[in-house]
Amino acid sequence: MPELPEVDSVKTSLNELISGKTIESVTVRYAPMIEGTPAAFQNALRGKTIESFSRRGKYLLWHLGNKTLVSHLRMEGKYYLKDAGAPMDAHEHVAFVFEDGKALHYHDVRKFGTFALRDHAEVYTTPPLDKLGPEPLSDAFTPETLRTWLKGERAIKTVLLDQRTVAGIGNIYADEILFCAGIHPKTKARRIQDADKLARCIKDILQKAVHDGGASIRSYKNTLGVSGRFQLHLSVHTKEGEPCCFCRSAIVKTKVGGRGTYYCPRCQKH
DNA sequence: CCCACTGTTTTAGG
DNA sequence: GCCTAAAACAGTGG
Repeated sequence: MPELPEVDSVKTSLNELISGKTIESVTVRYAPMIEGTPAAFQNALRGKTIESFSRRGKYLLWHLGNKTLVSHLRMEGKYYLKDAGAPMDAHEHVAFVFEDGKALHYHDVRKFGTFALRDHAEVYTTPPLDKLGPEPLSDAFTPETLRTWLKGERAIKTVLLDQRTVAGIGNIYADEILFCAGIHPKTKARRIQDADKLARCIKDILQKAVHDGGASIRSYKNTLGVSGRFQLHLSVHTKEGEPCCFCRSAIVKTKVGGRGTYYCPRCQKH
């Protein structure tokens, strides 16, 4: 459940349920997910108290005083609140056990997720967060900052998926944003005229999705049993063959930058 | 069974 | 610099 609105929902749930807990121990069953050695990871986390969780782009940050744990859920990462001592399910690869008898299990069928521990002082100036573009829902993101990327021959969808342009847009929201803006996903970046409108659609779509708690498509429930509702408001993504809500044309599925891409052939022009 | 596809990111090669 | 394909991995659907 990786894009900005979904990670934001995870962050909110974890702040309500996990903040303030102290880590007693960490179990690592699949080491490649962890940057560095599991032993160093476990030793550094033991005894740390979780101040809060935050989000940067699609990354979830655990604030642990002088250390920050940077977690990326990639395609299918999820967190589940369990009791300490609960067995780890087949697809749970890391378990954080707390002193109060609870535990947080990281579940990831495809094992693509990553964990990296950083000194808090360096978390934003070292990989993976150092090259991220502005937060789309903050004042740091403006039509002017967007305009600096509206150059060259790249497809506009590719530009939106580039995390340096703006942080947090993934495949679902790129499609929805371009529908909102009336822009064909294959339009060359340098041909985009109305940066104001595109920037506004980025903010509008993401804001509404955050408000809805993200989208749950092809996955049952979000982390900690919280379900998103934004999938009910999708206009084009996963809607191949269905009539456009605006003009009734059949939604088309194509491929842009190797990613499945949905658009309305009538409402979205080059 | 085989192939394509899946909410990501990074890397290699042309 | 840009594009594609592939890689990490597992499950699903045609």
